[in-house]
Amino acid sequence: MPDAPAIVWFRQDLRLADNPALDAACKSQRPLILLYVLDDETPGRWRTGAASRWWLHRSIEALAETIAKRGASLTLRRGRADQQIPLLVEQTGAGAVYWNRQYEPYAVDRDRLLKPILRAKGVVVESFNAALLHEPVTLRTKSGEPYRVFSPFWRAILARGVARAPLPTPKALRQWGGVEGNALRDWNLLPASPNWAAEFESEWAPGEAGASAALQRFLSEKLAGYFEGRDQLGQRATSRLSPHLHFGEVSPVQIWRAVNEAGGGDKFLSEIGWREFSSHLLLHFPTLPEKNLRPAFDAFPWRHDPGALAAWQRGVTGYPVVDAAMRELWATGYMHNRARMIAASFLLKHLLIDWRHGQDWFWDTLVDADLANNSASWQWVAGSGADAAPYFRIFNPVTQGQRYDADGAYVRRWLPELAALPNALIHAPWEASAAQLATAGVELGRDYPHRIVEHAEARARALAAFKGLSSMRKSEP
DNA sequence: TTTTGAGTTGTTCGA
DNA sequence: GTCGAACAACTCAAA
Repeated sequence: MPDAPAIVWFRQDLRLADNPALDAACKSQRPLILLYVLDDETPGRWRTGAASRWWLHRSIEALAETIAKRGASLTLRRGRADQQIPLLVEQTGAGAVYWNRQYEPYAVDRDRLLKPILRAKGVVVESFNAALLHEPVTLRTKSGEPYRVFSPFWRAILARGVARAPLPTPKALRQWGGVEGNALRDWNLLPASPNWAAEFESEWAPGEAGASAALQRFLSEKLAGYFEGRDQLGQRATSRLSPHLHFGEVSPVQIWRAVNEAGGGDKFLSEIGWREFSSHLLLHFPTLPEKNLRPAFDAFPWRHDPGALAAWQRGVTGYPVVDAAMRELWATGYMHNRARMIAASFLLKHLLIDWRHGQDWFWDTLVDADLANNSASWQWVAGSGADAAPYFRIFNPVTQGQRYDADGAYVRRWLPELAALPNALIHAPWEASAAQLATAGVELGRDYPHRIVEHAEARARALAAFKGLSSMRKSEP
């Protein structure tokens, strides 16, 4: 039995069950050093955003607790991981380092450089796939290219199936001596004054136990009605597993297994597939968060309009379903999937503001902010990405509201100032008569803003801009 | 190599 | 009120 300890480097895999790196470390029979490194330098501008930092704090707290129950402790370090890991190896004489892979470009580059440095010191280094159903480099079209269209990508995964069964939770963890580390509270991940995350606390239960409970609740209460209910903004018909998945509190393999044991759910599993597809794209196209996947979009005439951007961010565009969505995001760190499409379409097509501004805002305000999902999805809505939405798909915020929030429950929850308007008017308050507005106690421009753009005009402007893009392409040599 | 069918989530207009 | 067509052209994946 080797005496030199094994370091388990936790990253976006904050769980004990189905954790291949932890499993390998336990099987190595070495005493363990369980480590998390807060690295705000390596990711550059993609360092963990504000809302995600709240989640991260709570998730680490939960992980440390479950580790403690098994007789070990979680060591916290801060700084560049490519310096902290070798430093810890030196300080402890560690003989092995295990981690689960990430697919963000900065992480891929860092890990690729770190591995040979550690191995040169005689350290055993192993990395594993814990975040995806299949390692994304192994999925290729028949001609050997990465997939750029979702459907064939997903068909390929379905044909292959998921062979791996989830790994069990280790019963006990044998800790190696004492290691110095930071105190979690000193990282200041939680907002202080003002505490804008107050509502997060009642909304979410970060950590492995919370993820497991959310999955069980979804399977027993919502999976059967997922197909019908998933687009209804006022219902909690979606899984809300995205932040748990981002932080690795539950794995897609566990979800795959659980859904199939519960009788299956193709539509829901294909959403797991989209997450998979986004990581595949980011791995193969590492500039996805910065550059248009379709270079033709480099010529798109995005508008510079800080006022309109701010109105969108604060949820004061004058379109109730858009504003409700943006306020849900601000209050809870989350936004319903359908609402994300409506709000994103509005920013890109009604306001003609660059998708990268939307991406930045979501990055900072979402608790499930994920570089692959965020950039792939924004580019998808913009039309600049893989398998992108056609240029003429411009959501009408009134029609969408009426279709997916027919009883106005979603708007009333997030825009209480409009609560007294009747259903027929709640998605278009500007159509209300003076008497109807007075009855509802609403004065437009005072209690709720006038529209910052008129739909038909904005739609025509967007169509013209996209048309210009295609004619520009034609005129290229 | 060439060909063929397909491609998450929509809206509007006119019959 | 309902329904089908138009809204472009391009690129992708596989036969």
